Amino acid sequence: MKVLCVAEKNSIAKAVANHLGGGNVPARDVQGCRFVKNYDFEFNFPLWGNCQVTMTAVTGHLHSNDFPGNYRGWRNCDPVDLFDAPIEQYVSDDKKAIERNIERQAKYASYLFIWTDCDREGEHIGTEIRKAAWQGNARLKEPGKVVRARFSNIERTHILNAARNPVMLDEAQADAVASRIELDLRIGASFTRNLSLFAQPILRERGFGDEKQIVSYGSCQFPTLGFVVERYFRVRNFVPEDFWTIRIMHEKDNIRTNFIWARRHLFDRMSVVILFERCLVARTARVTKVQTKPTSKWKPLPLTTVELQKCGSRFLRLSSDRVMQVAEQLYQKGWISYPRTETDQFDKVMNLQPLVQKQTQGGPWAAFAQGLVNGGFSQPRNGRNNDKAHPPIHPVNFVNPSALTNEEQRVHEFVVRRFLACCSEDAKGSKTEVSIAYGSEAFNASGLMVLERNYLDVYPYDKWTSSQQLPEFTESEVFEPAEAKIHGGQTSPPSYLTEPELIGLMDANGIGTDATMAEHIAKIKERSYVVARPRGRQPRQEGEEGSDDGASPERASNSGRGGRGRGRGRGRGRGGRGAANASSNNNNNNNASSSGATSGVQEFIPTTLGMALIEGYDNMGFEISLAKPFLRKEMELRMKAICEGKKTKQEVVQESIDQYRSVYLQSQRRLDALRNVSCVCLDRSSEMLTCERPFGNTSSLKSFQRHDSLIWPNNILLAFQNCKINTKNYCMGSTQSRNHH
DNA sequence: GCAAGGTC
Repeated sequence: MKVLCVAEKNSIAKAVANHLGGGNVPARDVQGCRFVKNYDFEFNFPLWGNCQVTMTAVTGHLHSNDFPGNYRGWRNCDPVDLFDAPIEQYVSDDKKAIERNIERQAKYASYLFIWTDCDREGEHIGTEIRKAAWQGNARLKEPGKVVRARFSNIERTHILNAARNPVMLDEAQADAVASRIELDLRIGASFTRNLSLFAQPILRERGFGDEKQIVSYGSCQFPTLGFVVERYFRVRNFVPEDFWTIRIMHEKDNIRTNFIWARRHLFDRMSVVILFERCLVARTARVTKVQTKPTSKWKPLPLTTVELQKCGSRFLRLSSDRVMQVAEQLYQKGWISYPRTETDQFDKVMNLQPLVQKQTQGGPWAAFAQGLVNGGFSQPRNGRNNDKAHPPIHPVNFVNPSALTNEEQRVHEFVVRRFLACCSEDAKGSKTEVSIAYGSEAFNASGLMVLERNYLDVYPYDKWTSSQQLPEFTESEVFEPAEAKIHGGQTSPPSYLTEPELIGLMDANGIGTDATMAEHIAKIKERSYVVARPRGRQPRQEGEEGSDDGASPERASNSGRGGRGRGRGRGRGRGGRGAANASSNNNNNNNASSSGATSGVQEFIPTTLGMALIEGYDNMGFEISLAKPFLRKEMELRMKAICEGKKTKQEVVQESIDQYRSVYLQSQRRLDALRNVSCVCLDRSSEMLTCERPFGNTSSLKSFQRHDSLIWPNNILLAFQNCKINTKNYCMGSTQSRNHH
């Protein structure tokens, strides 16, 4: 009896073949494909007995989808026709050899055993493999002849178990993917052609963009752009707000201690003055609490793709798509595990110690790794995510860094250090808190002493350092503060969206997958919807705060580029996907100096084109807004409904197509109106643009009255006549500051 | 020349 096994990629085929074949199974080249090999061995399946097995693979999806030839020319049809045009499924030329290989190997097979990843896309790829096998051997169409393996890692026992317990392909999941493919194609192609053919010329007439510029719409790239634009307007429309705080300083044992007001700050000066006077009247402060307790800074979670990309931007100064390219190379060369994973848990049965052992051979982390081998090892923490297909990213072999390119070295070093950090103990410290009552008010001071650095020694990307020691205070001690004063400050705007923040937002809102998020970001750059620049230059706000001294100012007021000091360190522990906020790190402790190496991080500014696209669609008043992330979520919910058997593929596709076609037709009507729009472009040579009456419609200037001068990123001002910028939507600054209470 | 999803 012969069994044909087919995996989603060669690395899985190889690993499975070696497990089932009991050792090093030789690889046979397949003519015409570089990345696919065939592996022959014998295996005893419980149901089928001892079988001749051929194990091979595809390279992701086998099929492509496109419209027939007469619809391919952009001017051959009205783009609206693409909502119901036929769609052809075919195997592209570069995959023909893979298809032929499956047909040929299936010829004498009694069973087809599919080993694609256990996710929705994997289920669909399974049906593509099945089709190829059926072309080669129609007997495989008989019931029970096609099965698939359920597996979530490539540990030997797990794989053996999967081989002995095959299940059926999940047709519903495959259908969900089929509808995703169809909708993305129809909606993407129709809107992209519409924008490029009809909107772009209007822009070009007014001097924006060149003839060949594609203006694209995609269900992922548009919300990605939307995040950048939303933040841009939040920064632009930010109105600084005055606040006041009370600062207490006391000097004891020659140590100056600054106490922070328990109320942080208030936005009403009179109230602060009254409270301050009560303090002065009381004259003395009394120590109400002195507490020293152990604290720790948790080691990082096992590395996912999203986290790798965020850290790449933050610590390695590499853009997310570059990090992925480099990680892919490291994976290809066999130094690190598969780089596209959502999993932040190591399977309990996975033996990590040998992997640590390998890192003792060299590199600046060798001694640390040796320490782990000698008893310092600690089982990694478990995150909340498990894609059931891949383990967290980790080094699988030792490589001498000098054998790598510079970029490879940086990414590889990060992966190794992260892994070793995961296998270490948390950092331990001792935290002292002193509280005082002064008049009616409470004030706090705290000090940190780091006792055991542990994982921090191998993971320089986290910072946790001792603060100055507090002098000895005792409970009920009474003293007269050396200094008490009111300090005024102003809230400052948030910064433009950085790449790690954008990735966090995409992740939280389900925009793209671990493998594609970086591509979507790269795409909106390529399409000139946004520009990326190193963070640092901050828009000037009128009357930005001038701190009167350097002593521990409020975070909300001290930074030209942060302004969200207290929002940091919320941690990865978001309640599943769906939170609209990006988290920045996963530490349980945010009172010490936070990660500092952010100077090289990129931030994104929308171009005029990017803003016009988002604002244009946002302001058309449709029941669905193409730029908002929940549209993608809705598609996700519909796919889920297919998976659960609540809806059919046809229902979902029809429903969505009708919805999008309606939006398409409405926007087409608006586009016609756009041709008559007045549009003013001032001083294209300088970055500074004075907006006098550029919108043709003065009411649309409302939200900009505070800032008569706007800096436009690419010297262009474009305005849609009907494009109102809604202050309510974007002026978030003051609300945010008040959240500090 | 369009999308997003796999993978190399």
